[in-house]
Amino acid sequence: MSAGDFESRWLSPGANAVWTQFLTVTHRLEQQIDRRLQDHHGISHTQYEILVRLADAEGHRLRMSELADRIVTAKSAVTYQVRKLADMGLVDPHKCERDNRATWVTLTETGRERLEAAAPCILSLVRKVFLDAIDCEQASQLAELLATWSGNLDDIT
Amino acid sequence: MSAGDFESRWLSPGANAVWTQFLTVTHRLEQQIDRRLQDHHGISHTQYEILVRLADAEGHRLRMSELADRIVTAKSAVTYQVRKLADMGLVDPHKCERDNRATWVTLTETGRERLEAAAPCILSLVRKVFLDAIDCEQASQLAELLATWSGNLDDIT
DNA sequence: CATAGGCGGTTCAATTTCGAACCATCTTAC
DNA sequence: GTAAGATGGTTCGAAATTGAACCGCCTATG
Repeated sequence: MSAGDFESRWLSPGANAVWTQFLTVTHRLEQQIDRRLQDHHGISHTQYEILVRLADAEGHRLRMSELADRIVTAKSAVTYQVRKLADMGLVDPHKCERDNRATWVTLTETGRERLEAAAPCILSLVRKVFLDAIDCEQASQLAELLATWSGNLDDIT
Repeated sequence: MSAGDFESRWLSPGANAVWTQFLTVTHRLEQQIDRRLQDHHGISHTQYEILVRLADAEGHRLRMSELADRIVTAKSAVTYQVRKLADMGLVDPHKCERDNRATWVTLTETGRERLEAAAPCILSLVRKVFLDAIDCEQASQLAELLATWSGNLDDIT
């Protein structure tokens, strides 16, 4: 690494610091969420996210592919986790009548209760660490930033 | 969920959107990085991060625990990955003389070359998606935000 | 209709990760 | 000096994730 190629080959010290800390913070955040859920509620963050997405969805149900898209994981991982959640009775997978290939996953009453039990634990963490750090102005800036990042990711693929 | 407890039990729609998109964007970013490294350079993101941290460190070496702290994973995962990297010849683990329990991990010349080969691929992605989206002003704001989040995470633990 | 290709999901093997238990060494306090 | 506890790493088994191969259904095109 020679002196002048900060711009081309490597990141500037400042940019590098931001990027590194971004990675660190996101990992630590995930770690904390996972540990809290695992310790106090017996579900993983992935499982929790599935419950959340279902609760937010129209009719509290989603198809497998849609679920995979929303939580950003491989379809096979969704198959695996939905089976586990179904075994726990938190979720009810059933065939779609319109399309015999597809399966709907519906949040059960038990699932909703379990989610409501777990949510405060996570939301208080999210608030304390993530949200309380930003005022309304910053929040909208962050939202804009996230939208840009998301758009850039779309373009790249 | 009754009408008035947006503040207590659930997040406000805006806050929820920001948080959800934060999760989505970080996952997609990780996914892209991983796929690029895997496809074009035959290493995982974790392995890449290990190489980066070693390259940044004094004397291009770190101890196992320090490595685990910096990349934010379990120590056993570091043991596993360092062994793999050592098998590839990218890294050289050796006993510490001062403390017989400890092991230093040093970046080898081959490791440095491999890192330099892989870095542009990742850095251009990071720039295109993440860094080019923010100007200097926003960058320092983001840095500040990340520092706050990081501090909040410290407090919680 | 037929059939070719696309789509929704699952299965499977391989890889990675985690946490708990463990070993060895170092350090502190007596 | 030596016992007690802390610290640095590894091992082990369980769980999660991935991508590729696959199966069956759906749908367009002729």
